[in-house]
Amino acid sequence: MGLRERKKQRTRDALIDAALDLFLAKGYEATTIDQIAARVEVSPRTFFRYFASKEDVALSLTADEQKMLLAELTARPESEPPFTALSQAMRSLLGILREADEATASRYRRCQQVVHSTPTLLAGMMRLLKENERRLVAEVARRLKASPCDLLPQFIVSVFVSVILACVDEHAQDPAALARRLDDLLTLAERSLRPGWDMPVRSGAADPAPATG
Amino acid sequence: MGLRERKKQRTRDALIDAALDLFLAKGYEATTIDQIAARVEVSPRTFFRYFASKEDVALSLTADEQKMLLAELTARPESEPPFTALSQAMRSLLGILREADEATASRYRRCQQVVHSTPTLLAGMMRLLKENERRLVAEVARRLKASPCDLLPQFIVSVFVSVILACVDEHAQDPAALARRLDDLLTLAERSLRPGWDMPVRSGAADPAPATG
DNA sequence: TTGTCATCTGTCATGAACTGACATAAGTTA
DNA sequence: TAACTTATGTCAGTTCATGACAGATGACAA
Repeated sequence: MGLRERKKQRTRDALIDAALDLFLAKGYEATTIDQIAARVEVSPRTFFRYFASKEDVALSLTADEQKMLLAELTARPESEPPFTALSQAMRSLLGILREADEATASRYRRCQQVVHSTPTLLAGMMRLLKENERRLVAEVARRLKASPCDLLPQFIVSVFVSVILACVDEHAQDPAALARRLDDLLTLAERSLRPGWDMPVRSGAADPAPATG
Repeated sequence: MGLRERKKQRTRDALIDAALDLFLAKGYEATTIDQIAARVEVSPRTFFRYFASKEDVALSLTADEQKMLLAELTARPESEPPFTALSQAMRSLLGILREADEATASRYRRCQQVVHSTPTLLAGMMRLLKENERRLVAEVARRLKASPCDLLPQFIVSVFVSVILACVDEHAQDPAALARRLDDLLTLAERSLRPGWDMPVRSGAADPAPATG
């Protein structure tokens, strides 16, 4: 990797760090692009060559996390039921983040903190989640040998995403509390759902579910 | 109601209509506040006295819908299980929208169309949904005589929201298709969940759920 | 009807978030 | 070193959003 590439990566990281520091210190809205750029000693115009917007720099790590979640899902064994695979992928992701070096971990932690305390960024995060949802649905549909338009893959991923969103909720600043809350919610979900709910119904067999009773 | 109030209401409606028309014709991003204001023949400054932002005017009807959903939920009988109450509240809301006069119905339809075709607005809509979620959780917790911090009320509303979000997904431009998709998803949800999942576990009794087996 | 008051509206000025165009600086490669 | 590619800085311009102030307009009492 050449000097040019390394410099770019360093500038990018420096911009993220400067942005997160300022967002934490004075709030997201009160921080200007000029201030972020000044701290890294680049022109404001250069900032926009690295990030499309102020929101983009705040959510770049969140976007990374989403990519990693998708990667973890595709790495799960095919035999696993879809919802189990999603749950385990999420647990793997949390594990990876826990094992990262301190500089990286701190970056993720500050990002989490900033996003949770800024409505605009919360909305942006949900947009990212929704965008990734489409890819998760496609992967789940592939595993179920179903179409991505079917209701079942969509429903499975929706339930999963809703659990993730419930984790996000105000609590869980530190990773440990977040992991605990995630486990509690996933346990509750497994207790609440019928066994085999995330596998397709065999159309030939009689439906064992007694409907609403 | 005085002349002043009526004029204000008319200006507000005119701004919404003009905005939706322009958003549909040229896209949300390509439309400027100046153009919206010009069409209603008010100054751009006046626009901001009615709406806090460009996003605000696009999502004002969505915000109204959320308020109505909460109202419908509180109107449901106390005896209903929470998830049933939420489902019925949503069905009532769709019914109300179907019965509205043509001008109003068209407004909601165009709003839906614009929001679905604009990522920024989709994110904003999800922010509104999330804000309302807190109120829904509070109401469900009240019905369950539980704390709003308990996992169960949060989980019930999360599942409900996930169904709503799955409805939103790309399809369902016209209200009929939307209602059908909602019914399909609610049916799927009821089939997937154990009977009584949305009622608190009696702590004294033995747990009838055989866990993951 | 008239005068007073509250409120709505337009005009102006300002700042921050972007974006395109172009010249300059820096790195890469022959 | 020379030529080429790419990153950066400067500058000008657009749009969104907000504060300040003055003028217009509906509300209301006498």
